[in-house]
Amino acid sequence: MNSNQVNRLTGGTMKQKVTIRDVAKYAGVSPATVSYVINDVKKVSDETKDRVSQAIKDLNYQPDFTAISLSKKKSNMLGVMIPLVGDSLAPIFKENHYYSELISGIEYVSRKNGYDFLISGIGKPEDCKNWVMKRNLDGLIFLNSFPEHLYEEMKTLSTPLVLIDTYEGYEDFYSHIRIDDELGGYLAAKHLIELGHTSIGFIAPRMKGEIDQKRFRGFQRAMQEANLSINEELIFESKNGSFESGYCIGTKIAEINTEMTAIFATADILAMGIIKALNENGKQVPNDYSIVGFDDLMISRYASPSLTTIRQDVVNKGVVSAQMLIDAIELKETDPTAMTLPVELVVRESTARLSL
Amino acid sequence: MNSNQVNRLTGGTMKQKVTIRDVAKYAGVSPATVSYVINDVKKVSDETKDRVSQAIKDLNYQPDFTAISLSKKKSNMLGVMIPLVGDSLAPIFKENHYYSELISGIEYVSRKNGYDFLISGIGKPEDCKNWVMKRNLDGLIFLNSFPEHLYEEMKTLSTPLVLIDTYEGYEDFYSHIRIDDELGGYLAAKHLIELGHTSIGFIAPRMKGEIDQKRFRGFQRAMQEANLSINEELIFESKNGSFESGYCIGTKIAEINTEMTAIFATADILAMGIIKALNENGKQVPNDYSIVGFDDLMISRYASPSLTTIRQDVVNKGVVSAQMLIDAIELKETDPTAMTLPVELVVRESTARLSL
DNA sequence: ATGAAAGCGCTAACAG
DNA sequence: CTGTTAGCGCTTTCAT
Repeated sequence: MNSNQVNRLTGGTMKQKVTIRDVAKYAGVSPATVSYVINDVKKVSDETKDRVSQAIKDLNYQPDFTAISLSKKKSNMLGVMIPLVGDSLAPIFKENHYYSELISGIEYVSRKNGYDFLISGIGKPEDCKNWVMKRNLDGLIFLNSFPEHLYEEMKTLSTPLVLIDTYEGYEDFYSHIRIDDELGGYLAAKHLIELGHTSIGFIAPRMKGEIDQKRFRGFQRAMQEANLSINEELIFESKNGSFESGYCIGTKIAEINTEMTAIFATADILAMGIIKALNENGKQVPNDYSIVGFDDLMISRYASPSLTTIRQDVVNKGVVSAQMLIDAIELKETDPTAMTLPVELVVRESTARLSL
Repeated sequence: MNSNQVNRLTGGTMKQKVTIRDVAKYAGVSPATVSYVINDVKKVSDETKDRVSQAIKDLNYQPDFTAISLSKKKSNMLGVMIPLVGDSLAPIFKENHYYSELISGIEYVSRKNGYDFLISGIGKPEDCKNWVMKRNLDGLIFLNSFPEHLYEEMKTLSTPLVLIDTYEGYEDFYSHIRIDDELGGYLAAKHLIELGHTSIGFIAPRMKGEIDQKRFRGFQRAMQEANLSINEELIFESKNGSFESGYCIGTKIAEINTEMTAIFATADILAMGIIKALNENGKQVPNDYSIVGFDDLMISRYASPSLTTIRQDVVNKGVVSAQMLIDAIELKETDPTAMTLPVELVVRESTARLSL
């Protein structure tokens, strides 16, 4: 027997890889014909097609993606780029669920469409480009914002790109997916206002960044609609979007003792940190302060008090991005498309009517 | 010019891929020689080696992994298998940080060693095998437990495997990584006992599973050492490891009103659910009940009260697993190795000395 | 409708 | 030491 040989390591039989040639031989046709059948090239008679299909089944033939990739210049692989913090993905992955949920959405769509995807933290922009070339990646998803240089660099590649959460002005070149940040800010403020609050704080990690800017604009709009003025002193910029920096802000808030009764923090973890600090300083949520977060992480549901927040569907974001990318690859949709995903207010325990 | 051509889509120039032949021509040698230099085959004179290296730099030559893969039968890609829930990874990814932290560890080691990795949720075991063959994967990491059939199926492949968190009896065939579950159970119970508790509950989602069994055994050991007897009525099996099922158990506990003053739950989210239910029933943690969890998720740090728990270093688990796999691939270490990672007690706010 | 043959980019005997 | 050459498994003209 030629197609089987003893494998000394396992002691069992190790099947030699079934190639297109084996199938061809088995079906009594040429490799080309088998290839035609597999790729639905419609110049094969039904009769031979059936015979080949049967052979494929009988032999459990699995086309080798590597060979296909080499020959077609298409790997059926997507790349997912995530910014490194230091030299690792760990800090950013540990901080919240965001990435794993996104990935699960990407995984789902990829699998359904016969694609695989690679994940890589990227340091230098050239690395990214080289990576795409080395692996023959068919498309790329960028999570988060990267140094501008990278976007420039990628222009020389003809690989489709989908950007997630980027407000860097490359809308005209690449497809992108965002959420309705302005609406989120608006809904948060409106909810607080409806509960009777008039003195509302706004906490964000990057007031200059476009994302927080949009959320702030929504916040403003709601305040204006209610004829409420915004007190500049109630706007805080946290060091970053972490629990710790929320904790800092919370401590500060507990100390300054303004008439503020409500807070909108543009990230759930931030809100959690604030609550923690408030609690430790003898302030109650929602009795002393009503707090709204942003994102709706799982943790927000589990916390005590559970967090009122602006929810975005992160898994869906992954789904949409992957689908958009695959469409671009397969339909050769060269026009970048934009998509804004909805947000919604989720009311839980961290907000309450202002008690007079 | 042959090596440059106008790209109509971008309007820019699109560099033709630089191949080994281009480098060879540029350096005035044969492709084979270039290959030798790249692969450190030590039969090239230093002089030509330098010339080739220079050519590689000048041309920014990036070896095509696809071609290498086809020719060497080695893809430099690892596969990470995660069980599907329903038809998606989402439920399992949303539930906790575990997977993303693990992945960040895997990513780190992979990148450092020039590997990429693919993630896939797997349904049928054959799919897994086919996937490995189609993509020429060099090695596989299995997260969590899969149907037994799969482990059998994989034996016919000669691909190295690393199992994480599996207690299914395939230790002799595959490398695996675990944590010291018994010690974890012991430390949890001991801590509670030292705080003066004698009536301690044990909550686990899968009392029959080996993991919870080990944790229970550690729990028993600590109790015995303290000459405490275990009350069968204080052992609860939760429906699963979710917040919700913890909530159910917590509600039950609040109702039955035993003399129990402390609880060890074998998962943090479970513990969080219990606490939530207890709170809603007017019970205080840690005043009425001291609670210890297991895992030390980020959420446990942020919760109020923050959770005393048994910590395992999940990122490190990913690091170790990937390193183990790559070692197996490169050193052709055929012997399966086992590794047990340490756990440690992290004392926070959910436990307190028993107040008489 | 089918097949022969020339690659895709790299590796690895084998020759020299 | 260096080069020639024959693949790896599949696709894809171009004949037939």
